[in-house]
Amino acid sequence: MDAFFVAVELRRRPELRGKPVVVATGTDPGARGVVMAASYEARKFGVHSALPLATAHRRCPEMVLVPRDLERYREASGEVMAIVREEVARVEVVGLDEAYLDLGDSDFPKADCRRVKHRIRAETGLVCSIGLAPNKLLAKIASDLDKPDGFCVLTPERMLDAVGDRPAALIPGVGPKTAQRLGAAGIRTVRDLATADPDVLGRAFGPRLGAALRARANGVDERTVEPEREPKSESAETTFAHDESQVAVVWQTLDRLAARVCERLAAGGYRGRTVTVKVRLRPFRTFTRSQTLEAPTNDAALVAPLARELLGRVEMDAPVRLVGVGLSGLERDERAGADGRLFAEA
DNA sequence: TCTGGGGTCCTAGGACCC
DNA sequence: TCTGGGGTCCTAGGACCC
Repeated sequence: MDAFFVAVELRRRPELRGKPVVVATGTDPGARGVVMAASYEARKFGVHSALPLATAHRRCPEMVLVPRDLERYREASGEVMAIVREEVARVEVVGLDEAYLDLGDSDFPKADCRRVKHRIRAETGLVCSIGLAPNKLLAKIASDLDKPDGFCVLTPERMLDAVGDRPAALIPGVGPKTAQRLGAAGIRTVRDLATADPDVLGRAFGPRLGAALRARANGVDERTVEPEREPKSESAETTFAHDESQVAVVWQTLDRLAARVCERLAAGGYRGRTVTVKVRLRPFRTFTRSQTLEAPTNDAALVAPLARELLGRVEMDAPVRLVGVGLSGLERDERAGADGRLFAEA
């Protein structure tokens, strides 16, 4: 989906169309936070998602700040995905605004894509970009080549013609750190990486990652579309408006987060065996402490005290910027219904 | 510039077991 | 008395993605 959160906001506030609209945590441009979505008008000012709010404000003082409304975005995502699933049998949803569609059995994949695109726009008023390719990697790259409202077909043979001169960071999985390490080895473009000496890559990144990076730059990807993935972890975290020095406040927050995570797990019918506490101290030092239980749980009365204990294992030598609680090692809760409530006894 | 919140996957060392 | 090789689990951290 194109500028999804912003697009959902514009749908009910059309008077904001054409303006540099930014969705963020709150409405205060001086507060802590990052841009969650930016309209294409805002992007002209160099404002994009994940940008610190203060920086966004400096680059575009006239931006219209809209507080996020996750429930609304979840709902809109549901509308879109319902249409997609009506048109395509095998769909892997990746976040609220993205999905892989398996058209391997289709006789007319291009027509299928156009129909999905048209129906989404006609029935939700939202716009998407589609990449059509023989694998997920190329489809993902293609979907980004022609935004917004794009439709791009890509094959491995055409890959270097299309993106060979672009930075290697264009490839999904090559983030800032990897791009920098590649640059240190003289590898800057997708073509550089695609044609790099495997030995050089092997020495810089190890044989496994080195080979994987080179394969990606050549458009090679064996992953399949997985419609029904089981969740692996569930977590909740929060950043304080101001660094917190009061242990009591941190503990109280931890309790609330533990309760939230357990509630969500129960609602989905899951329990988790490993409890992890995350804490970020000033200025930006992040630690985690975890412990694995004998039996899986989604009981906040159990998780919260353990979370406090785990927090105590971190040397708290500075005010707290963020705390979080997570459960992993998830198992289906056989005792519970889909709504998470225990079945009533007969 | 001063960095959200929710995830996935990978690595690496140590414990432990056979 | 000194010590193999393989496997799994646990913990901590890091890179990356939406």
